[in-house]
Amino acid sequence: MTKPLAKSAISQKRVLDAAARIFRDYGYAGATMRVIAEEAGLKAGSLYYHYKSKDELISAVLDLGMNAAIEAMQTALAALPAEATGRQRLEVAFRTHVATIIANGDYSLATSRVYGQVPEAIRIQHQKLRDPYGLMWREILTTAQKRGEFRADANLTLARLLILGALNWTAEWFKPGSRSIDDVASGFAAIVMDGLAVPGGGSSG
Amino acid sequence: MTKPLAKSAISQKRVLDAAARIFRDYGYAGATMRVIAEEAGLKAGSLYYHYKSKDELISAVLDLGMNAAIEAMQTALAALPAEATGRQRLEVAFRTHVATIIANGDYSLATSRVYGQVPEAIRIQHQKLRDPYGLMWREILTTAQKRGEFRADANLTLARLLILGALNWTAEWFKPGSRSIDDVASGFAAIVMDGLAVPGGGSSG
DNA sequence: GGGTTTTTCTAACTATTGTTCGGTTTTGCT
DNA sequence: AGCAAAACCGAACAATAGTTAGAAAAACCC
Repeated sequence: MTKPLAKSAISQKRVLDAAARIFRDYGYAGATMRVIAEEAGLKAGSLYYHYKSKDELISAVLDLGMNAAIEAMQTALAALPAEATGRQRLEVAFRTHVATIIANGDYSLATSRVYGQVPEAIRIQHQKLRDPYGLMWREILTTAQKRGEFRADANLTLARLLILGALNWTAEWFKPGSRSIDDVASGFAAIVMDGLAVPGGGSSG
Repeated sequence: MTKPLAKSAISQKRVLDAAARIFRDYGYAGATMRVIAEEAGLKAGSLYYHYKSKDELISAVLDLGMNAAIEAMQTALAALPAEATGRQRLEVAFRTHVATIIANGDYSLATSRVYGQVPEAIRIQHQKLRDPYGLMWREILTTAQKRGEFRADANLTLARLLILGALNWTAEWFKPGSRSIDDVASGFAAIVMDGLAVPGGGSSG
């Protein structure tokens, strides 16, 4: 009764990693316990020693991906100096989000692809984790606007939806090796901050 | 042997619409023929009178959604005057894309959610439809840059990926009634063209 | 080594899956 | 009306789904 977790935790992570890959490739219903087990090097029945149902398994995958993203973002933002500009904070947020998505690619893709198909009870539960993440972004944007770094008339809600959509989509196309994470993050930041148009070119709206 | 299609086409569309909704909500494997049939007001066996397999059904859903998007975009761009600016063309493209996604919401969401989980043969086939759509966007951006309307150093590949990611994501959050399609499109266009930052504020990159 | 706990396997159970097919109803036409 | 085609149903098929339970193996501790 001391701590029999250390050994089990390894297997549990191996199962979770396998599940993330299979859920990502086959969706919630298409990912069968037998295929997940094979990917993890076990037989189907053995999965139930670690997770007591398929639903509990997908919940664990969803939560781990989201928690990793939240944690990375909080750490990165906390490491910034207090006098960091809104642009700097936004750039760090971009970089952190993309880096997290790439590092946990299996979980990120599994989450974004499977989220809409999971049983409602699981989705509602998981949504509680997602909300604070959205709030972090909202805070970054509104603070920068209050400081006068962003246009006063900029629609920050739309901006946030644009940013999160674009960033989450990176998981679908980013291939390590061709472009670096920093290139993507700073490229995105440049567009969102300064736009594509040449300054002072045409009229707006 | 004249034209027995007219009547059948109605039922076929009814089946297709139902399939789009069910695929969107349950994913490729999770959408069962029986549930799709019920949504369409039939029994499972009757589906096979209209589509000879589940794979053919999902293929039809994917293709219809994509074709509608391509067609709408071509029509909208062709309707523009030849002297339209790059900004105007981009704004029209934004508006058209969002409008199409909202109008065909079931198909759009089904497509974007299910695309990654569909059998490989179907995905490869469908990809042929997707490529020309990406080319249309590429052309809009490069033309505007050649004309000197966009920054010469702007990374248009990243811009295109950002735009498509953000636009496709709208299908997930857009709720008719609260915000208008035009508001979203022009809001997105404003950010992508001019950025969030106040002009001449800080230094870039 | 023996004894215990942790981990995995095997074999099964029921429910449900995509699909088929012969029969039945509906429709369109004259 | 009557006939033929079109559209649908009902019941079944083999395959596979999630899950369970008990036996077997592996790992651990003394």
